[in-house]
Amino acid sequence: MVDDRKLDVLRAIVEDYVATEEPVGSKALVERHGLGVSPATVRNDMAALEEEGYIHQPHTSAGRVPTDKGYRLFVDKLATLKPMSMAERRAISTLLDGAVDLDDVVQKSVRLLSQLTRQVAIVQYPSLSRSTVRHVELVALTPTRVMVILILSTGRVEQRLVELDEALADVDLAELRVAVNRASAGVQIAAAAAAVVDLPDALRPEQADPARTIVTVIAEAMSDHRNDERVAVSGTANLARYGDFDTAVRPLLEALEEHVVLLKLLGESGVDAVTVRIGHEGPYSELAATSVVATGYGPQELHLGSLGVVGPTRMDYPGSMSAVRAVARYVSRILDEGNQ
Amino acid sequence: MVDDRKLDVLRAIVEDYVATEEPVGSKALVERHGLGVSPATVRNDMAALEEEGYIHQPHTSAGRVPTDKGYRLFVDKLATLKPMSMAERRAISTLLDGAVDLDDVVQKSVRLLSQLTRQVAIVQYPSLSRSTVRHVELVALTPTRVMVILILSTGRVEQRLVELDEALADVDLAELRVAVNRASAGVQIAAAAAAVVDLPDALRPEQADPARTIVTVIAEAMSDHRNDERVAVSGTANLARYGDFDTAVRPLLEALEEHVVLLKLLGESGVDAVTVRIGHEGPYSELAATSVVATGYGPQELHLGSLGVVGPTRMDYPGSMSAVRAVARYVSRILDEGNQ
DNA sequence: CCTTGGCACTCAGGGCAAACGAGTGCCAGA
DNA sequence: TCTGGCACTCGTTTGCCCTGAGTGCCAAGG
Repeated sequence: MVDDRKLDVLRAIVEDYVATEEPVGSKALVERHGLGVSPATVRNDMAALEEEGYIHQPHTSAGRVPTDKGYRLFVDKLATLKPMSMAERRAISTLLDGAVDLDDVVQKSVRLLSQLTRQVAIVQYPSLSRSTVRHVELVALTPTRVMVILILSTGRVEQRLVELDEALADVDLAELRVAVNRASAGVQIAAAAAAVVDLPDALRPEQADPARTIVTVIAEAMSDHRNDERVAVSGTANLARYGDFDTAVRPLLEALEEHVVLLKLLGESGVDAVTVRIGHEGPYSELAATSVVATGYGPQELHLGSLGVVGPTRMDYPGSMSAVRAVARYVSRILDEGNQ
Repeated sequence: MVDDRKLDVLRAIVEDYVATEEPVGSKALVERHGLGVSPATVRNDMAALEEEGYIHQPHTSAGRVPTDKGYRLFVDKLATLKPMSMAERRAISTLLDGAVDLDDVVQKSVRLLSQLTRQVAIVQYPSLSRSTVRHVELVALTPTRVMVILILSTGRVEQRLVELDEALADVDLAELRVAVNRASAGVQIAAAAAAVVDLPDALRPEQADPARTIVTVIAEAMSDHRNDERVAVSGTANLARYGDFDTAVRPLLEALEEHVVLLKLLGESGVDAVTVRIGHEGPYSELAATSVVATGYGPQELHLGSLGVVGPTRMDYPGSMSAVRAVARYVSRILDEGNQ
């Protein structure tokens, strides 16, 4: 049913179509790939492949185009990841090693990924909720104004300004700082939020009230999941290469504005497992003409976020998959180092 | 030479062309606007306007289209800012008042601006270099690892990790913290960088070396102008409404990827003075088909950054100008409040 | 039973000419 | 100075034919 040569034919069709963007015919196929059989034979196979829904004919006198189902088979059975070239590897490592902070890592990664794949790249910021607390700093700007600074394991820094009803002495603030850090350092953020709220109970009453105000803000900042929705996007200009503006480019441009949509697109695939979603397989019917290649990243199999590329269903899957995997690995490594 | 009725004709041409996206003829003009004269008269005026370079005829049997020079005259002499509607004003204030931090303000503004104008909106992050230092915090994560946290007047927080060759005692770190803050609090960032570097000279030799490492990093962070290049972009999907893909959309999409280009586009117009750059007037020949409407923002006439919209030369200038001005004012007000 | 060469058939796209019509410029008269 | 009339221009649309790529089917050969 899916005999070897037919698979070869399908692979050839996909590769040619991706390269030329035009329906591919039997004759061109045997010429460009050394299939060792005649066009007529290929035609028979094509007829069978079409029967089974893997390819499709735009009109009678045209060549064949892979269907979503065809791409799926291609990706599952036929695609061998192309290894990154030495130059590409070097580019990745030198670029990302030069990143100075978390923002920098994300922005450089997304840029890099879009350049490697010549597609639209998306990188989710490391999710707050999975990270642990590295340090909490309390700074008295004035006696009744305290700045709370939260330093997380991913390198992310959150700050909040707290207005107190009554002044809190410096020594008391220092005491609170020590207590908060003892309770939360190294603890996962949600747990830390819970651990911190009860600390003021152990203090003298006149300290307790302002302290309560402060820890409430700390806990809020720790449970603020706003950051989970942040994503960086790059390579929009690559959309210009699309042929079909209305069905492909416009809906995608609109989707790129909606970060929530993007996150849903990226999905939650595991670290080191590259997921491919082809056309209609995705959750949005308007994006039936686009595919997503994504993966999770994070140190030691801990899923901190996702990254990937989106493009037309007619895209270079093997190349995209390996680029996505390579970038994800580097990002994971860097997050790990900053954390050691 | 530029008699009143001809100006009216020009205004009518611009308005119709903006609305319909098609060359406008004499007959349609007198119908849609109550000009009170016959098409033949309008034709005479059109001939004169064309002679003077304000409008242009794509081909003999077509209507007229404004030239860049025509738009310029329209903006300079004819455009009356349309006031924002009550609903729009309310939308702006409720949205922006709900912003929790600097990032939030910028992101909400850019989004808002693109929705109001249905164009691509650009907001520059408040430039670091013009802000003052609110507080510097030094946190010893381990005896040889210090986290430097810089809190600026705009609400921006910068952090740096410093690795020391030799340990620095907590008391010495505290002393350094006090000295650094005394030297830099309230001072403009560039001056603060200079003021801080010499502080270690006054310390005991065994403190001085690690302290020097630390202040070097502080000074670096203060003189790091990376942030001056940061911009937020929104509304790319509005490009989909453009007719002409190759001349208008593609170059603009490419420009949007290059933040440096965007900043140059926005320019440095004064706070409360809306600048309009039309087509070829801008610095990039590839963007000859796009116009920029921009202005500066910042509290009390202090230019902290720029924001604006970019779109086709055929755009709604009056609407864009008033939206840009309104958003800039709100942003200025909010930055002022956070700083009081 | 699979492969191959031959052959008739289909149909999108390109080239070409004619018809159309929106819009103009100009001119003579009010 | 404005207006109505009129001849003219030229891009666009329409219809047509033709070409050629590509197919499906069939009969013959391994």
